[in-house]
Amino acid sequence: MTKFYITTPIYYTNSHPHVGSAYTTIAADVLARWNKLKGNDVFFLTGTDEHGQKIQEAAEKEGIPPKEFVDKIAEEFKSSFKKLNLINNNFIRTTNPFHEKEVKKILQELYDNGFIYKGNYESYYCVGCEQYLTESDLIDGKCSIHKTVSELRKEEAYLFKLSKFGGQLKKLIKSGEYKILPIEKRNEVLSFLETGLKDISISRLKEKIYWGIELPFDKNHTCFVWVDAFWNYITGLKEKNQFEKFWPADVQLMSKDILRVHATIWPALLLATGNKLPKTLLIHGYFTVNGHKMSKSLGNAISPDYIIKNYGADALRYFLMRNIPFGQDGDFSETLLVKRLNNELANDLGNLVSRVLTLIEKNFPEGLKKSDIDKDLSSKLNLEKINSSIDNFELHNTLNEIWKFINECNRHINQEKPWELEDKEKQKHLYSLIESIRIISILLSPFIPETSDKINKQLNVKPGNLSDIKFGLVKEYKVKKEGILFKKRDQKEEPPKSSHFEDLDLRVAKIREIKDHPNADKLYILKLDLGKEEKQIVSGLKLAYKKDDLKDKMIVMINNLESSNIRGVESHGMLLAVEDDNQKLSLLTTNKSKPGDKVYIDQPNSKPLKEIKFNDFKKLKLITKNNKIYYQDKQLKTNKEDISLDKEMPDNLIVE
RNA sequence: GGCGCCCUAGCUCAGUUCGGUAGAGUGCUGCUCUCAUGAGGCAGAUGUCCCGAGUUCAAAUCUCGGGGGCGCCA
Repeated sequence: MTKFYITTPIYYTNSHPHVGSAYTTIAADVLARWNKLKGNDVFFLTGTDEHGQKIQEAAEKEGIPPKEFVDKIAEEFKSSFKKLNLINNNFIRTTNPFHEKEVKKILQELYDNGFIYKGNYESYYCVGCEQYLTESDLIDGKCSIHKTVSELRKEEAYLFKLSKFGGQLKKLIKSGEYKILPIEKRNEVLSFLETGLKDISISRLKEKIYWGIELPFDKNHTCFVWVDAFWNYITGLKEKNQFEKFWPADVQLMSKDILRVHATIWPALLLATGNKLPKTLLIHGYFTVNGHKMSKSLGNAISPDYIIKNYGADALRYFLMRNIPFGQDGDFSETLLVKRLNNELANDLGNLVSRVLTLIEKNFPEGLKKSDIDKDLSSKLNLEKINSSIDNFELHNTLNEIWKFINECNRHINQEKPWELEDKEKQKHLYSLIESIRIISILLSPFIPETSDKINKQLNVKPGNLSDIKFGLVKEYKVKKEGILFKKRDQKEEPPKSSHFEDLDLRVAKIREIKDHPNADKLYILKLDLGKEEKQIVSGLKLAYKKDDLKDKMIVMINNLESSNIRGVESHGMLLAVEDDNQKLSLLTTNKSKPGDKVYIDQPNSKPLKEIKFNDFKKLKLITKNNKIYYQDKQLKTNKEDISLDKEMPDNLIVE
């Protein structure tokens, strides 16, 4: 019997479960269940990561001990996962005493073998925050909260000799012994390895971070994430006495933000301790909600419990697996979920089961005996494609292929019209159809297990596995229709889209050419140079600027504004300016930037809308302050400089 | 700046491994069945397969160049 060990990352318990963690875990569950169907011996591990500064602080804020805090959140994850019908064999928590003991053992071993040595931890430190900053806290070397230049500080720490393992890892990845999928992620890791690995700190002073595992060889230090968190993949097995049987992991599933450390530090730790490496790292994309990145500040994090309560676990599982091509970034939207639920689960699948069961109950109340199989129908099931797509982790294509067969069944009924046929023919077609449904139920069981159970129950058959996918297996059907599989929902209106700064595509542009508007006194027609393209816009600058003042000026424009026709002339965008009470006008300008450069606040907007409406832009309210421009206290800039006004203007004017 | 991935219907995506009449779902329009959940089925329309060049009898697919998007690194 082949073994199959699959893991998800362990989720950090400083915040509640959301659809993103559910997505990873559901995908792992589908793969685990599929392997079970194949007859493989499966171990599926998930869990929570519960140590560290952020949790220590979050607990302090609530005025409760960290353990109490993480107990609460870990319970939330467990209960949420239970509602998703996950078949995980263990749920590992890093505050579990067994885990802590194992981590200490491995730390000691690494230390004894010279892989851990005493050195210094060096990083940027913000005096305002009174703490070290991570890369994501830094913007241009400044603390994102205090806007102060942070200083490089050192403190005593223990380091792991990560630098020793770069070459070996490169070889293992190149040879395919250590797979990273999809391919572009593998390339990323390889090119990163090319730049060389540095030793990393694996401890912090206990006086600063007490919420962690104490180093066995130095009580003044606690273990910093790496060894503690990664080792869960091993302690999760060992705790159940399954290490010998299941290690190494066959698939480790994760989102792309934690790929790098998983492809460097983690395997290096394994090599240093003489363990085998996992076979495959499988990377999936980020998750957005209605096109926006999920974040606490936007308040758009979706709780899986909410979706399950309203639509059921299977609808969520189906939607996530069907709607998001694996590996790519995906979007979650309740509207799309309802669409798929109504069209595909209810109409295609639910209705198929319903109509076939009714036909059988009406025509064969005593039971439907085995008959010949209609080859026209059975030949439409493309098992090869279903298998290959799931083996390549293309779960959305797997469902697509299964649905093709579901639709073939529906078509078959229309074509053959069993209700009009003679008994023998009737029996043949209905038997072929019910066998098809039985097989569909097996194929779908990894994806929508509750529904699969319901179907089996109505068909009065036991849950099958892949070897039961043969037409003509059941000798007699005594079916019992019990209600419907999926209830349809009203199409909800998409919640009104609030405007987000990320929707904007702001660019630096150079004014190339200025002409008078033929039909307006106050308007110019401007030709703008955007580096790689040229655009024409209409702008009301005529009373404030002379043509010579504008020529070659570097200004800021909205590149994705919906095009409009202003007094008979097309305008593809709008330049940004402010006006005071006396109708004095000032343009937003730049000096060092180049035409086409992005203008932004925190980070360049990675996914602006294709087109933003003027009214939506107006809601954003960019305001002036000290002759610079701010959006919600964040300064507007390019990668070279801050955006400024070309004339002295008062504060708090709105840009338009 | 270096490297990598991507670009196919209004939208979401298959198809590219190994060249052979451009596909599915959704949306839209029309027709139709009555076993079924206001379900199902059929038909229709929308394409510069990002652009250009090359190889070839033949290119969405292979090669080269360019454009755009994104990611990682610096």
